[in-house]
Amino acid sequence: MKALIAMSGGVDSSVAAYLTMQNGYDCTGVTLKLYDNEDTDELREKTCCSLDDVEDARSVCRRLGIPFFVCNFKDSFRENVIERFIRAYENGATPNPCIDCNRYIKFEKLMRHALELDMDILVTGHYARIGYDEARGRYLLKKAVDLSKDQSYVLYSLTQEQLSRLYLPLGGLTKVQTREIAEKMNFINAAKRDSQDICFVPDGKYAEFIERQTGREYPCGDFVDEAGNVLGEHKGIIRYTVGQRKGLGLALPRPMYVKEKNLAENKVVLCDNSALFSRELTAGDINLISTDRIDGELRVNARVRYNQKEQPATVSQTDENTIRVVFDEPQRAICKGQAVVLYDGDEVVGGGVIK
RNA sequence: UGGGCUGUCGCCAAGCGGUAAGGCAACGGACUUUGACUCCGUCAUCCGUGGGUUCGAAUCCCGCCAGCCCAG
Repeated sequence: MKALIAMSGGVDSSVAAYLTMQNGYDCTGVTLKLYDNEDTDELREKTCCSLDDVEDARSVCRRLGIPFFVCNFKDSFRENVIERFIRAYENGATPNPCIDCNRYIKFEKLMRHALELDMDILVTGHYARIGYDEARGRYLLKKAVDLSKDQSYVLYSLTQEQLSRLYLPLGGLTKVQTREIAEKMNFINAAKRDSQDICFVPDGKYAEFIERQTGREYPCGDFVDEAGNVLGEHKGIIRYTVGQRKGLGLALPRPMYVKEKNLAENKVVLCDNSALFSRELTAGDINLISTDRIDGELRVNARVRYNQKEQPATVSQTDENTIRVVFDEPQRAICKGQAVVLYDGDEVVGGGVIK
């Protein structure tokens, strides 16, 4: 059996490659070239002797004695991740590019490519588990054993077809164990920092990135309170997201948060923290994993953002592509464009994009 | 021009003779494969200014400057 390992150059996917080999697969490593560093204006803050991510992945493959190649997915990444990201902000939403990257790049484009290369499975270093339920005849996506590293949230878009050809060797390990394996194997990246921030915006200044990419200006406008009183001037609506406190630049008697963005009037409405809570949401573009459709009402635990503690809720499917989620307790800053992911115990029921 | 009031960190603001609270903002860090939230840390040797009183003043006194209000 042949496996293609998606290797980022980090510890996780490196260990995933090793474990896949241990499982008897005939492995090949691949690193995706997703963007040019020049495009992203990446800061060269690397330490003197560390290598490029691609070289790290290559090094690990050499050590494992498996073939390695690089795949140029720049066009696809630009179209499906970067442009979506930009469009979302321009539309007043708050995107999650990692989810788009998983969905369109890793599990669609790369998966297809793997099959073209005659691979049997695709392997990634995500912390989540895949199971098969005989009774339902369905593949299931489950949380990782290491709950603190669980990444099932960003994988909710996986289809049955994709799940059937995906292997996640790290789902049963803790991050500590992963690093131990990397050290034992003497991988060059054993002590490499966990990745963070948006990969194509390494300095974290996403608004400047969008301006640079589009060449567009996002005009200043008013900060207003809920009654419509002007509180100050905002610096372009893409710079703000619902629930945000920092970066408003306003010296008010108490902390204020973004309640909503009014695109039509180019206004950003501010409020107190307590006014940020709401009880329900609708989500579109849904994907269901543990079932074909949700009949009636289903009790679930839901997350409205990555790394959020699950919240009890009741969900119902309102049409082919839409669900309605009503939480037991009001949730803070439910944000258009983020994903809501539903859980039944360890299982991912499904998820969608918040409208 | 008279009369009154005010002048403390970028903003707001405590302090009322004993050696500069706090909030907001900002900056840095932690957390994090998204954006946020959160948490931790930093942030006025100096209180409009020049004198005086006092062992000691942002706090009392005098002059000046600036701003606001009332009167004309």
